[in-house]
Amino acid sequence: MAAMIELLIRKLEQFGTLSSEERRVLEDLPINARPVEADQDLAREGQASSHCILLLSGMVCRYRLLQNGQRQIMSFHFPGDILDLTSLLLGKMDHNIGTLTPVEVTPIAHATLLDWTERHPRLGRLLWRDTLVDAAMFREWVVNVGRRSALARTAHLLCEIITRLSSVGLTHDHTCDLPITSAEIADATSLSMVHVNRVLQDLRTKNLVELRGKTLLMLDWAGLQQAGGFDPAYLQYGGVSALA
Amino acid sequence: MAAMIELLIRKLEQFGTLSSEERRVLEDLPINARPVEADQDLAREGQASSHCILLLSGMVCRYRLLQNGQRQIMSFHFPGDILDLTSLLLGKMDHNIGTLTPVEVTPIAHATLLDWTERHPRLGRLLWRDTLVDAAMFREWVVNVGRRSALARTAHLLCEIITRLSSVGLTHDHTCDLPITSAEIADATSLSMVHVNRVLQDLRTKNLVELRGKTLLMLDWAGLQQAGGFDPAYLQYGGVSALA
DNA sequence: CGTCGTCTTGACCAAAGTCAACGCACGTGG
DNA sequence: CCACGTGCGTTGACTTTGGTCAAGACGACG
Repeated sequence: MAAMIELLIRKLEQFGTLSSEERRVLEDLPINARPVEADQDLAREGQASSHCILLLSGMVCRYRLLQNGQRQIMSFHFPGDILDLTSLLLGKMDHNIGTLTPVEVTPIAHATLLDWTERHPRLGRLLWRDTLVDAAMFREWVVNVGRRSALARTAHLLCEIITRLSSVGLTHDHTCDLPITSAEIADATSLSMVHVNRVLQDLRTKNLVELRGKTLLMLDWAGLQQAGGFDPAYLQYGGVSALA
Repeated sequence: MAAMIELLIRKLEQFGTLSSEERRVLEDLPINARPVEADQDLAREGQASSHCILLLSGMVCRYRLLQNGQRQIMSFHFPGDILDLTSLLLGKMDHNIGTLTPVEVTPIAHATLLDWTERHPRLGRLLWRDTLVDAAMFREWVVNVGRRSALARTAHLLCEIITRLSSVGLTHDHTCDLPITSAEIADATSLSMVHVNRVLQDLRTKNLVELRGKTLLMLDWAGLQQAGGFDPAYLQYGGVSALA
């Protein structure tokens, strides 16, 4: 369990190191790991809530459903991410949070978080900063979905996922578990599933990446970045990359 | 000048009223109104900065330029908006901020803002909240650009603009100044200028809105909202609308 | 009165969507 | 152990939406 809080700490510390006091506050967070199956909603549009959700394991996405049944995924989330920090200060959820795989989560009471921000302003600022990085990702997605070709768009998405997974140690030499379907990639890239399929084949023939079954095989990182016009600056990792 | 700070105060107070102490802090903010012409950059991608920019008058947008010269506008901003609050906690800008009209701006030093958050945690939270609303707008734009038809997309954008302008008192009975070109609407909706033109004509023939020259004429608010699938909840105005 | 920027139009084109059928792999139950 | 069903990936034919190109109109402003 302590190892799971480490992920959050590591993420917050990408900005600046925590004092031992601040660190202790985080380490003292009570963890009530709760397992949830795949394809369940952890939060729904229109709901208000009294706690945030820390993702301990598994994969999750934010999405909205339109009137005509279309779905738009707005972000993916990995272990160590606090999923709905926006609920702390905004009234109702404007989107859903759904599990892509079986996950473990633990709630963090809003009261706890507000208390942190009050008593440890620097910690509060790191949380704020975390939401700003999220916002930067949304901006990048606007560009991605709005202005890039199907191929570039898909490549860019995969670059983002790989970079973020590698930052939490979830890649192993040019390979990572990526248990998502092409329908989900379609909903994230605003393409049709059929077209995603063709694009994926294209990326494969070009020897850039291969997504087979539930694992992603990176063949040519530089090439993939170029195909997607990917510049990781918006993720704010300060240039530190665990990738080759 | 004091009137201009009022806009910011009014915006922050949409969440909860400020104490007289907090109010005073804001009112004491020194204003150095600086005029800037249209089509200038107030901030550039890659830059770091030591202050944020408060928009006093005029219109501004955030945008990114892609390798192939395409532009994507990611948001519009109106008087009372703090333009680059993200620069307070994130290193380098990941996008540009450009003026659409002649504007007046005043800088607010990062030091001042950080001091506020330290000494008036509630005020800090309101600023944080403001950035969360921005993030909600970016999410909405992902949906808009990703999943809506050209017509719905344009209608939705106009709905957002109208709602936000009206919230700062910049609409006058079904009319508002909207000094933007169709090229700018194209860059915001990820359409081509030619197609925006056709869509605008369509909206006009359907008697929903008319954008002639630099003023926007609302003919059928309910119809426009429906055409755009617009639900203002994400703007967090708590249902308070100045619209008929 | 002319010029520049913006809007408008029409003809044509391309990217991606839709529909429908088929295959393949895995898991379940007889 | 095989038969079947279900969910996902794959393919091809055809359609649609919106993009591109190029020319011309319109309107504000010097």
